Amino acid sequence: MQLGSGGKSFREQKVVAVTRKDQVYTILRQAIISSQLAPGEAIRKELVALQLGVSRTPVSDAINRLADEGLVEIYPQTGTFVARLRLDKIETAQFVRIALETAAIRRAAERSTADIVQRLRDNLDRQRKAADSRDFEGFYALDEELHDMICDAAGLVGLREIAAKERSQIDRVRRLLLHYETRMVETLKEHQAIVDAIADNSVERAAAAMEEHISKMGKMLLQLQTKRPELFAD
Amino acid sequence: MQLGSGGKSFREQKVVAVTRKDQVYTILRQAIISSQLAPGEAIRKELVALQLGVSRTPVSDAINRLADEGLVEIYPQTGTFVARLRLDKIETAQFVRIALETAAIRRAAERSTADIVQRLRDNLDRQRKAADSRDFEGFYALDEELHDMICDAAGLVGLREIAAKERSQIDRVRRLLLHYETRMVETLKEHQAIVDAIADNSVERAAAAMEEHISKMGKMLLQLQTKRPELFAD
DNA sequence: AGTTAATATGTAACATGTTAGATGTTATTA
DNA sequence: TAATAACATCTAACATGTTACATATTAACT
Repeated sequence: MQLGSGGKSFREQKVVAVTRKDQVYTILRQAIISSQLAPGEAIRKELVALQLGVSRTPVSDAINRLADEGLVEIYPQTGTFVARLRLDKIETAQFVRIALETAAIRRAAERSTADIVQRLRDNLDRQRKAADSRDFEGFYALDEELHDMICDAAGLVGLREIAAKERSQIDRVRRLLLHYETRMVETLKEHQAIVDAIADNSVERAAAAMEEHISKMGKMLLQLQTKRPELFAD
Repeated sequence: MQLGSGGKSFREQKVVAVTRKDQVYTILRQAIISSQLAPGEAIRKELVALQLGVSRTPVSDAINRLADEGLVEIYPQTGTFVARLRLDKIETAQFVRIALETAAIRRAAERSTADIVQRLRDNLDRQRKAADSRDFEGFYALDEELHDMICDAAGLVGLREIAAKERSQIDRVRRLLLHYETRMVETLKEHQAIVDAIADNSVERAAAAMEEHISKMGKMLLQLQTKRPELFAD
């Protein structure tokens, strides 16, 4: 597998493992979220195994995890396919995301420190630069980072991972939408409002800004469905 | 595997599959949640495979899923263990559960129909009977069913499954706590308040009742830690 | 005796062979 | 021609063999 030497020089503290299946999982997930693997496309395990230079086992393991996450669909004895977008599933994911992230930001706003606010603002600066240079990928990564930072700021162990997992479905859509121009500028403004509210320790304002921000996508989504119907199921 | 003939008489509509790994997953999960497999206990895959009459593959697959769910911990090349309870993880799970289920009950209270309310009350009647006869297992199952019904009443596809998954950690604790005396009676009262609020379409009251209900466990948890410290990590 | 190095052991991770079932195609029959 | 049955093909599911690594145990040495 062409991903670094694999030779661990010394015993790492607690890095629980970078197994092959983890690496395959990361690669496939990335490929799906970025639409490099398109919704509906078949995934041939054996081919993937061959391309990555591993056996079928870690590929199967990775795909099982992606199936739990709802990013692929496995039809027994038939095939594995990148999951198509489903409005009803996305609606649920939106709901979960709003519930989780508004709750998280309330806690974050309560307990925000100067240090945390500073790092949030740093992130926004970088977002501005990315937006100016129309760097979609960079902007997207910073967007994720911001949401992760807010989850962390809530001070709950493992919350970031849970939130990130529930975001999977939505991330695919978000990524696609970013390419439709003005969304990046709007998103930046919304992020600005969110960070300002946290800086002011305004719990309710922060929650409202977050809900507003997440909800915006629902409307854009319908546009996407008319423009790219082939990405959707049914 | 001693779980039914396995002969599918005809082509089921969409029952996506009851594969061996699904069955093993269900069995192990059940065993963990019921503390039949105690926190910290080692799980020997080969033994499990032998006992269930399957190969190591479906057992590994099932255990991988349980690891994602946080119910077991896999130490590579070393062993697999039932996860010990961790206060910080449980705190996060509580937070997620409150965020998710209060949001769900708000929707449920908005859109509740006479039919749904009727079924909620039926469930409460059965809970009362179970409590009277000190049927812990039965009560526990009805408790789960009630929460599932409320999720369903929110009318969002797949929400129940997400909520159930996030409850995993807490379910283990809840199950242990039920055996400590008066909790069953209290729980029943709290459930009553929740259902009443839904029946009245009182969104805020329902959410408050649910939050109250879920929060109660936090306090009981500390008692459990003093009584059964061996169940906890660190 | 205490410390370090060699070794034994057990397990998950990984590789690969085999089976069963879903689906598409072709042949057969009315 | 249309319906149906036999068959070919492909894939996930399952089984099992192999490897690498973490850990415990023992041995060697100061």
